Amino acid sequence: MLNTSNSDIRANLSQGNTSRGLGLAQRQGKLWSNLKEVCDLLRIPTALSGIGDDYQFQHMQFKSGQRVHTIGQPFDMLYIVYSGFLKTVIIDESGNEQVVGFPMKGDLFGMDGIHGKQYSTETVALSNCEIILVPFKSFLAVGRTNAELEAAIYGVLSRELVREQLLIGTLGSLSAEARVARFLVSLSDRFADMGYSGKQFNLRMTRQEIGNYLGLTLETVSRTLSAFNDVGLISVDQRAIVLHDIPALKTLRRLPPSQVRAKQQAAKAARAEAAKREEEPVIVG
Amino acid sequence: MLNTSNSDIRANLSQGNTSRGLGLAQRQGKLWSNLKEVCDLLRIPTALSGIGDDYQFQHMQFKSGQRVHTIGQPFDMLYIVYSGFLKTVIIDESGNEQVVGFPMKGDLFGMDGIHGKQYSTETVALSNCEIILVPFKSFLAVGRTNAELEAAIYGVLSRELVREQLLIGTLGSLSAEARVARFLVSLSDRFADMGYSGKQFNLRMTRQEIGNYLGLTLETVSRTLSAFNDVGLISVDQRAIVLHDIPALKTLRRLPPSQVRAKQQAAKAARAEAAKREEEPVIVG
DNA sequence: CGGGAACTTGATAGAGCTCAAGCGTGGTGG
DNA sequence: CCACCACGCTTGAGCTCTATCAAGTTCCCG
Repeated sequence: MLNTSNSDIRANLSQGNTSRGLGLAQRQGKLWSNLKEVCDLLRIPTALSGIGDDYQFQHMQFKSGQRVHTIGQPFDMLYIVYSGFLKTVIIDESGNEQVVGFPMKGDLFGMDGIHGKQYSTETVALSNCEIILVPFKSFLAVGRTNAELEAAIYGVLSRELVREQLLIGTLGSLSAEARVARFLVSLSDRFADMGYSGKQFNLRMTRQEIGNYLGLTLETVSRTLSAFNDVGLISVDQRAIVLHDIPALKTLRRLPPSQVRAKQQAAKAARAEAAKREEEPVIVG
Repeated sequence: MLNTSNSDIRANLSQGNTSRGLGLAQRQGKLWSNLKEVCDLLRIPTALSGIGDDYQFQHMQFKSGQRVHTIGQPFDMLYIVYSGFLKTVIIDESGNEQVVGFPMKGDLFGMDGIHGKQYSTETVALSNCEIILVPFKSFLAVGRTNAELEAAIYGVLSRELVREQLLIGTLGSLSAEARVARFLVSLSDRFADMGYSGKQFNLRMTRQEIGNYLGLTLETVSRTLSAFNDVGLISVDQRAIVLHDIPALKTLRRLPPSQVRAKQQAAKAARAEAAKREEEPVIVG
């Protein structure tokens, strides 16, 4: 089923929140970032004037499974991912989760809390994480120090708005295969942005979480990944992914029927034919 | 099919962008709004200090079908709906539209353009509209005059983020019936906010546009509305809607099978039974 | 009054969900 | 260090919901 051996893939998958090979100080995480570091993380051009060390932002460690903020919790803080992977979910009146995003390095989250003075989402660490805490008051104060910087901050909010619109477009109009394909490409892009390989990486979330995010069941996600694997678009083994044809994944709308699928199709057609014939009066010689 | 006569419904549906009965000056629209009026529209508390007449925002008229901004157009302006109804769409690489919102009175739009310096969406008037133009520079300048006001402005962006998350939740996890039901309730809420009736109103968009927004086909929307009408949850006649049981619509997950549906179900089951019996060896007396 | 767009309704098919069973893997405790 | 267990993943079979295709009807606008 796999075109590449597991060990080959895994050996090259070192991005993400791992403590192997780091010194003690780094493993424990740094404690503070200044404004310039924060801007770099958020991909705000730091050529902007007047960025100094006036502001320091505290870091905080979260273990896998811990919640950074919960629904209904009073809002007073924004968060930036320094390292690690998380998921942001909303929960409806009957307790069902809906994943609305997978924050990772450089992503700002918690903005949903500004309106209404409390968070409407809940963000959970999928791996051990290091998060930069940005009190909303400081956030506002920083904007006031510099007009360009302020515009850039609005730009970060806007980026999130656009990201969500893209997801709406995906959920509203694409087939399961296209959704999964684009999800892989979007992960690829984000890993590439972070300086890791965009071609091979480990998924940080379960099939269940991917499916929830894409409006699909975990079985459909699993089947779709297997189908991509079978036609050589990707290699999958559990969480390990290799993308073999990113352009094709980008534009994929529906997978051409594979041989296995063709067989199933044929079998189905044959069955239907047989049923039809049974319904017709049979002339017995 | 309709529980209420058309004329009864229509007679009460006077909200929205209509020029009947208004004087000349109003029909042509006012030309400028000051900051206080803009804040009121955006539902920003105006108890805030220091809101004066320093800023004036120009109005602009759009006829039904006209575009307020288009995809790729350089960004330098935000827009607030003063009156009328619009739709905001994204367009994918193969030219398919996806409706991501229906801006109406008091809604801010165009924020997707901040990031990337050009609009990623296109907003089209569904009726004649009056739009307040807010140059992004002024928008920033207003925030700088007053800290509370600035927080409120971020709140408006955040509100939009939350609205989109809600839509993601709807698209990701609800049945067609639940999607349509919640869509009606959300329209109801917004009409009520605007001071109109939340119980009866006219849809301003086609079935096609509703379906596109909800990730459904126009036929499914039409059938679902008819089904709601049949069980007495609502009355529908073309664009005219009366909601008879808003709480039920709010929590609806799946419609209990109606008599017609039950008949179809029974017929189907019977057919399946018949097919089964045919497959079994028949003992002929 | 005519033409086109919007809407309704029906029949049918297929994509994806549900239910179910089995397997791999990583973590844990003896 | 090994064995076990729970969780995540895969795969299969059947069914359901919704899309698709196809007429008709109504309404609105010129």
